[in-house]
Amino acid sequence: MADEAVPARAWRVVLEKIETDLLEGVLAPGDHLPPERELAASLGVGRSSVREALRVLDVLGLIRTATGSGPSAGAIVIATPEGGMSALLRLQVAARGFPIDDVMRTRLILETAVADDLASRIGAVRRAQRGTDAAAGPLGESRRFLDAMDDVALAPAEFLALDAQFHLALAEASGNNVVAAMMAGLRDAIESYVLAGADHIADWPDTAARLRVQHREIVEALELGDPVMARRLVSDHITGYYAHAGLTHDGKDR
Amino acid sequence: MADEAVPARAWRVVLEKIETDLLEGVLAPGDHLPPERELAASLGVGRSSVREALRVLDVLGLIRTATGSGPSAGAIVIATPEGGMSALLRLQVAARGFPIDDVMRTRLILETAVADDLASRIGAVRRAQRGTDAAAGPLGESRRFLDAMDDVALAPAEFLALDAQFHLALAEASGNNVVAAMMAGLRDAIESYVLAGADHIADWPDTAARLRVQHREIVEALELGDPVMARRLVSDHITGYYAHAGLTHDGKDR
DNA sequence: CGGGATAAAGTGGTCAGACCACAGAAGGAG
DNA sequence: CTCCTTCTGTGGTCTGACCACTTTATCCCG
Repeated sequence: MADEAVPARAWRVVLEKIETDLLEGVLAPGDHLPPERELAASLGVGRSSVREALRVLDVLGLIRTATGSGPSAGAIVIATPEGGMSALLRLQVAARGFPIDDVMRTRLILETAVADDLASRIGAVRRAQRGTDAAAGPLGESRRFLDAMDDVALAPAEFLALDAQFHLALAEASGNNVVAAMMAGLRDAIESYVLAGADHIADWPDTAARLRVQHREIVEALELGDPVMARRLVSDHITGYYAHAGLTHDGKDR
Repeated sequence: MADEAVPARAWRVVLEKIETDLLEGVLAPGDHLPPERELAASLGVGRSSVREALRVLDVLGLIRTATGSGPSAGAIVIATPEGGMSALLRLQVAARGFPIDDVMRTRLILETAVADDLASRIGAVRRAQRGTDAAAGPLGESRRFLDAMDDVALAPAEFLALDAQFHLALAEASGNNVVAAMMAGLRDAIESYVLAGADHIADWPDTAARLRVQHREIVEALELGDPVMARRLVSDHITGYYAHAGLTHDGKDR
């Protein structure tokens, strides 16, 4: 491939340098990047070009920048993909590159896969060693969100925020960082739509009560190690809510 | 939320302005952004801050910039998420935020979901109206890649490139832009690992032959509208190859 | 000698201005 | 009318400057 037709944009040089350092282990999470001025001098580019590259890494969740002096200042390598995934999905939805329907369908795919995965893993553990404590298991954190959601005084927005955290906790419990980040991003991307959809629900207390029951059922199926049941419950839970909130475009076939 | 504790970074102002314009329909794919200098003046920020924001949008695949004059120059709103998704996943893998194993597991999730989806849809169509032409169906493009892969003279890298295009074509045929972009990004993120894994395969011709057969079987199951079979074949296809190429970390449980 | 106020240093954040490269548009020469 | 030259608008880059912020070093006073 003759990529070298383009005169190698300066900011891309910086980006590739940092990516190379990461791949080679020169840079690792927690490390400091050289100061911008030093980086610019060592690469033979202007500081503004360095800043453009760092800004990209910042938004993508690869580095965190802080002003001042000392160990906590400067650009530090982190690796928190949620922010970047969220920004990417949100902006692509805004720019109509991602139809809102596709976002919801993708969430359904990931969510059912997570349920399947969790149930299978828990089922395997249970078959090997019985009598494990459910609350101390991998779903402990998820249960805490469910307990918080039992408060009937919660406003829809608060309830839905906890709901998102519950589902995200399941993804994290499955141990797949990529899926967890994607689900967090998908949720952020359609947050405004979900909140708007909640306004269309007339019988909110009833709806919330139904969601609470469904959540408990899902966790129960997971604890029982029943992948088929867990997958079906999650699927019904999500599609049911979307339909109820009027978020599903019915006649909008492609 | 009291977000206003931070003095509102200038580049973020630009980013939010453009996101708002996108959401409100002021900007749509194909539109030109105002020139950088004009944007800077209208928002009361420096041009370098505008450029940082535009650089982010560029990498995220939201805009395309071109020098020169005329209708094709300037910053134009596009919405091609593949590039941004690829960059995000690739860099997060490099920064160890995404374990390579999670990337592969996620690919498996999406790929099986795509197969399930496609088979279900095709099955529904076949039951409604029989006698459709297979080659003209939604899998026509995928078949073309399979035909190209029948060339036994292909080098592993070429074969794998076509393989990636085949799988991507399936995702696109399923009509889910989000999943298609994610699969493209996942593939790009682990491209170097996949290529390295191909070197570990001693009996490449045999492996390639097996992959060809599996691909045909998958397409056949899709055309028959058999979701269960399609899902199983895809799953076996992917996990089998990863295991054969030595890409699976076996003892690396979390 | 100790402690608190003060100065210094290091770093990212931002702006302004300048210049270049490039691609199309405008205008003139034939 | 055509072709060539020039102009104009745009992104790409660099330089230098200044500000804001945080840590660290210094110094003065009790």
